[in-house]
Amino acid sequence: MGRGKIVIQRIDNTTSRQVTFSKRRNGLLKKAKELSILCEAEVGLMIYSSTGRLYEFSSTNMISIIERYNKSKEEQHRPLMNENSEVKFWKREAAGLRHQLQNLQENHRQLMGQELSGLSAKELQNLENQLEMSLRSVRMQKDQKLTDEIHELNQKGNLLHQENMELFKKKHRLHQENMDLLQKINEARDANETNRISHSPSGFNCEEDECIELQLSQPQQRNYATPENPTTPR
Amino acid sequence: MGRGKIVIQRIDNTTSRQVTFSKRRNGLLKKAKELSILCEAEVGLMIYSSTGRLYEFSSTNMISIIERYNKSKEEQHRPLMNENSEVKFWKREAAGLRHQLQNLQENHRQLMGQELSGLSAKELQNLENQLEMSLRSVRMQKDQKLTDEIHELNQKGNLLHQENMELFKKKHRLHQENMDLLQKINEARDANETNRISHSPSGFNCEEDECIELQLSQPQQRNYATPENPTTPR
DNA sequence: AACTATTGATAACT
DNA sequence: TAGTTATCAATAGTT
Repeated sequence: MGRGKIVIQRIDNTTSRQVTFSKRRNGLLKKAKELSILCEAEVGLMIYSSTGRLYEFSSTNMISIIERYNKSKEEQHRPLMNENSEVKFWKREAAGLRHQLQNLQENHRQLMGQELSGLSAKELQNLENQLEMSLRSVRMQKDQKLTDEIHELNQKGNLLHQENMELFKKKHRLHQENMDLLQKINEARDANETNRISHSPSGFNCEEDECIELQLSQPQQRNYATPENPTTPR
Repeated sequence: MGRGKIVIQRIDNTTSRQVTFSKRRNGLLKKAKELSILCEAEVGLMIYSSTGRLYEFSSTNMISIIERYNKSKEEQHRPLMNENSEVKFWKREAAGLRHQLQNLQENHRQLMGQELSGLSAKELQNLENQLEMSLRSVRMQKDQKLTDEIHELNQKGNLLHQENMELFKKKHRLHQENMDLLQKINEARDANETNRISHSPSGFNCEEDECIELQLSQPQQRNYATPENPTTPR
């Protein structure tokens, strides 16, 4: 029920998973409430987000619903050895989890290229295809990441360049002012004492400094524009 | 969402309340499941009908969800049953296994090329290297497997060929014997009745059969040796 | 139990 | 993050 159909499986994209969680959680809480009101049902709903936050609804009070639940289960378990039934339950739980874990570990090792000797040629082919797909995804993601980083660096570079340009202009202006000042001083001196020819006696010389600045920030326009993304977006 | 709008309040008519309960209960359970799958949420839902029947959904298992709930509420809710140390042990065991499982699942998804957005460029590079290594292993293993299979088939082929050769020789020998026999019979006949000329009256002719056998197994040496592996190992 | 007209939920987009 | 809208899914009333 949306712009498009979706398959019910984990949403990979983190952002859209969180958005969907927020929306559907509210929908579920609303419907739980409606059911309890419309049909006089006792409803308890607990939702833990993947980040561990709890959202809950209970038509009466959660604890009493949980107690009712425990009582129902207790009655169900009564035929079994009551004392050991919980131990049994958790043993089964642990065994199931261990089984899942082992399956996943085997799968994982195969994805790591280990323990392949038990596989048929066809299974190996499937594994190869999967790894190629993974590799494509990872490379695209990496390229995207690097492109983003380059883009960011370029932006910083542009900013620094502009700042340098500004500083260069200011220095240039100051230099000009100094030169003008020197010239005026010299003219004044020349006018007062025609016999003295010495030029710029008590160093107002800032040429050297200017040269360094020129090297640091060359005034011609440099192109810091971000290059087009070489990989098509996924 | 129906033929008409309804207000959310207790449905007075018993029948339609029960019908609505049945429909909406299923809808709610379905949506709870979808939320847990889509968003990796831990969801526990308990519904008691007005007649006291329990309907429930839990993404993992209700008891552990209830325990998580109790813990997060930090209320000392009455323990489910006698909380002895063995139960505690198995609970911890299950919790630890579930934790391991989740870690491995995350890792696994990355190896499958999913859920990559959280990784840095360096981590992506490591992942890429790992996948490349895996791919090399898998391809080598696959090539080995295919080579082995080809080798095995060749051996079988050679065996069959040899068997055919033997059969051919035997048939050939038998054919010769038949021909010799025929000749002797004819000679004997000729000696007894010189006026009769008819040749091989009651068909000892096995030429046709021999021809087929010749086509099936040509006697010249065929090369069934294993060809060199055409793809260089990666 | 089915059916279907409608409403409600929500996926994709802004 | 919040709001909008086109679409799909749930379901109210009916058969």
